[in-house]
Amino acid sequence: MPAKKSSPPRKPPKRKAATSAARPYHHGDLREKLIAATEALILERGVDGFSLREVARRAGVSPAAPAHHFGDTKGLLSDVARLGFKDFGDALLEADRRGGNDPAKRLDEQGIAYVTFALKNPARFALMFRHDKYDATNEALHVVADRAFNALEGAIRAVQGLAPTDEMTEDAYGLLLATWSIVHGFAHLALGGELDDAARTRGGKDAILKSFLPLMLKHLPIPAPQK
Amino acid sequence: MPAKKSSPPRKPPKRKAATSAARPYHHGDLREKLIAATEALILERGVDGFSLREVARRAGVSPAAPAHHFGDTKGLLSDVARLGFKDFGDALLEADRRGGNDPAKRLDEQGIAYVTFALKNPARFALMFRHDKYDATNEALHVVADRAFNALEGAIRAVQGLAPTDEMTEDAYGLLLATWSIVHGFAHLALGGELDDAARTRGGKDAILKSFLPLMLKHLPIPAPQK
DNA sequence: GCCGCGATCTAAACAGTGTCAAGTCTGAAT
DNA sequence: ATTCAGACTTGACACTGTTTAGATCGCGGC
Repeated sequence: MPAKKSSPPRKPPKRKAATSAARPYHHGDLREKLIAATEALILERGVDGFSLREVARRAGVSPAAPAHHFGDTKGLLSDVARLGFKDFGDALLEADRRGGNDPAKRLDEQGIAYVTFALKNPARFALMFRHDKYDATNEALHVVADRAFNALEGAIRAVQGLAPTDEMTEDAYGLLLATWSIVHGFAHLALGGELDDAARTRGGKDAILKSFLPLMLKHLPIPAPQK
Repeated sequence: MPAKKSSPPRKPPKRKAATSAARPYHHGDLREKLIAATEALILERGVDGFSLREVARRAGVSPAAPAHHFGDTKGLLSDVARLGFKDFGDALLEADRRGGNDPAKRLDEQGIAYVTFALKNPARFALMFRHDKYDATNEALHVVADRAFNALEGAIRAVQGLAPTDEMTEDAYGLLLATWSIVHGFAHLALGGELDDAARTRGGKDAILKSFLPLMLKHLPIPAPQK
């Protein structure tokens, strides 16, 4: 038998996971800690710079510890992506609410919110659209992802004067695709650094959000609501 | 250290056709073979499924052999990306030519070509916009990438009635961003499988290119050329 | 002729990765 | 008090990219 820590555990009561000198075997909030470490890591090094072992290291546990909570790497990243989609959906719905009764404004606000979220949460956003990095069949993830998507579709329906039960017309679907594509593409170009040169010569550091984005959204025509 | 002279007297035809049973030490076209193997591999397994060792294996050489031709992994992928940008630029310029003297048609054709290239060359396209995967300071790569970008800018200038030397107006730049964003975003959504569900219910397998794309491009207004 | 010599490739090693099997520890219910 | 299931560690395996040292080839200069 390996000599148990012969030094008497001088911990009086270990009620809380208050870490004594030696780290406790169970520390109770490993799951949350791993998620937080993952978000910090992908922010630092990008989605591809992620490493399960590094995350375990930062959480102060062995490389195999995360497996018990998340199965494997994809399991962990799936959960992080799920949280991302949750916040993303919140942001879109909040923007939609800001639009009030004006369908065009609802759409515009959502477009701004879409890109803003991407630029403020670059690592999360990048992960969310990297399907190879997480489990595509994750049910809980699909729910929140659909919720975010439906926020956009709702605004498009309003713009086109369609009830939630009406079938999407071809024109409405085209507008939905155009809107989604333009904000998604802009976010990707910005995150990819594709607009950095232009931003440097045309206005300051936050020219992308303050100048380019509205300049661009002007070119996406929102037809007047037709009943 | 691997500083490679760009003009090695290469000798494609190996003098001895029938090599002995053992593979020859020099086989003369390793560079091309590695590039071909890389393109095949990322097509099979995606950009992240790429492995330098696997490529070397397929080319029948040791894991360290590619280093001599490309330095490291990023060097190899840079060259593959460069070839991708070359073909991409060709496709855009060819589309531009098809547009003839009609500026709006030039832009439309380029939009179609942009997305078509992405869907027909998914692995290359994905790599091309994954800056972390290759050397960003590669000069030859920048040249062909700029060439592709300038094709788009040229059409925008024509649409707006600007000479090649005129400075871009804010409006023109907004339109450029909108056009780039919409085709880029659409390509990403399609490649990410984000449109697959919709394609399944709305038309057949190639609904994305045949139906969705034109449906969407209709919503990007091309103002009449202004003098 | 042949001889060096640079270019090309191999072999072996190193540090890093994700995952698995087995074992150890812990807290709480029985 | 003993059991017991969950939480975690340890050690191993098969990978990865890159580096080092060495082997081999073929061309240009004597």
